[in-house]
Amino acid sequence: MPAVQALPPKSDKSRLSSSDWELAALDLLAEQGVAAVAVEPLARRLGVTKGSFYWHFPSREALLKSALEQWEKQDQEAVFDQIEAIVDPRERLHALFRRTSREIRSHVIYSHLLKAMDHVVVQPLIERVSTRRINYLLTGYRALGMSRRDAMQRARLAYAAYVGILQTMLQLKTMRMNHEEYESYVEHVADTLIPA
Amino acid sequence: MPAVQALPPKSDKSRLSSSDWELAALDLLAEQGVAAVAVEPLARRLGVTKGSFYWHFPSREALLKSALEQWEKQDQEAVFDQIEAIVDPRERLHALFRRTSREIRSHVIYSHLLKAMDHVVVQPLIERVSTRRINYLLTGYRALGMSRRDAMQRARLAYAAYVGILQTMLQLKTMRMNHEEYESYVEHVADTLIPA
DNA sequence: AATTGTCAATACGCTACCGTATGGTTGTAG
DNA sequence: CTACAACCATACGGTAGCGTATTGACAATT
Repeated sequence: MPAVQALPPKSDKSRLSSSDWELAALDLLAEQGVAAVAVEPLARRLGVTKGSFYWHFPSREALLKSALEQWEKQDQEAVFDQIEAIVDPRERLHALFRRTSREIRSHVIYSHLLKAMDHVVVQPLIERVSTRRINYLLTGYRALGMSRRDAMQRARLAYAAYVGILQTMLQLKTMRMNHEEYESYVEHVADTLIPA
Repeated sequence: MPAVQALPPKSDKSRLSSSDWELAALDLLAEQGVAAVAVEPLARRLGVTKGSFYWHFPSREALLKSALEQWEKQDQEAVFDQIEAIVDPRERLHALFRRTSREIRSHVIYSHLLKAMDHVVVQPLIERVSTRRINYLLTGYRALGMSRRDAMQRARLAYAAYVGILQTMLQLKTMRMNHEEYESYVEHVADTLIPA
């Protein structure tokens, strides 16, 4: 029985906005996954009752949807918009790998979302995000001169490796690495998955 | 010296054994994940009430544990015991990749387990299985003459790619492949992840 | 035929969550 | 100062699951 204790009372506003609920939802999501994003626990954590919640949102699903759209936007900006600038395709791929490997919180959330892919709200989101990312990899590999087929396979492989490392590293003792090891791993992946 | 008693896999029994519950649990698990393995739904599916269940098992967790041990044993036999025989390391790794890519049902279950890694019963199991598999990959790569460090990184990468493709291919439209494409993907992975 | 062991049904109490209905409080604009 | 909108509490009914207690059914054994 995990005693879910409230986080630091961030600000002392006496009233909440829907945005506050969304942020709290993302916090809980990052900590305990999609299933934990429930109305009453959230209300408890925020020090109010669900009477408040249902003023801001019609349902739990609506909250989830808003919160996830929030996340999607932030995530987009955090990684992809930043490396659009890099022109050399090899350098851009490498930057993508590196940069991705550092966006911890966003990927903790992504990892939880991957586990909840069967959920009606999560599924289309993950579908969007994945398609975008794979296509990004695909164009990257094509720009390196790979055939359409090879580029696609390689993009799939790279994306699978990314998803897999997320899922395992965050929870398996076997996969735990210290910072140095992790950096080294990322380099190994880059060397292996970016052709010469 | 006890007489050899053939254990009969009878089908249309009117009464259930604990093994029946375990099999049904694995079925449900394969279809809908760990959370769906619940006592009352299972009982419904088996055409009895939970009064029966609690005669065979003390709790839901106990059932899960037994069922998963069952799966672990079968899975072990299905893949690893079969390729122990192959001596050439490159050939063995390749066989591992191929063979693994065909054990559909077992990996559907594995995929669901990966999503429930936070569960007390699932976590140690996945820990065991993952360690075994990564070590298997590790020795494979070492046998190919890679350094300890490189072999470890490569093993991690291969395992992550495996986990990732499981998670995505089974649920993302973006990742859906037909049989031919899939075979081709597996070959691409083997070519990329098994050094020359 | 009676007894015992094995499996199953029923009924119950408990927890945790969703969503509704209704009325109360509080900040702020007029 | 008042009115109204924004926010929140309380109480309620409903679902779905876990686990317990008790009794029933039936087959095998004695």
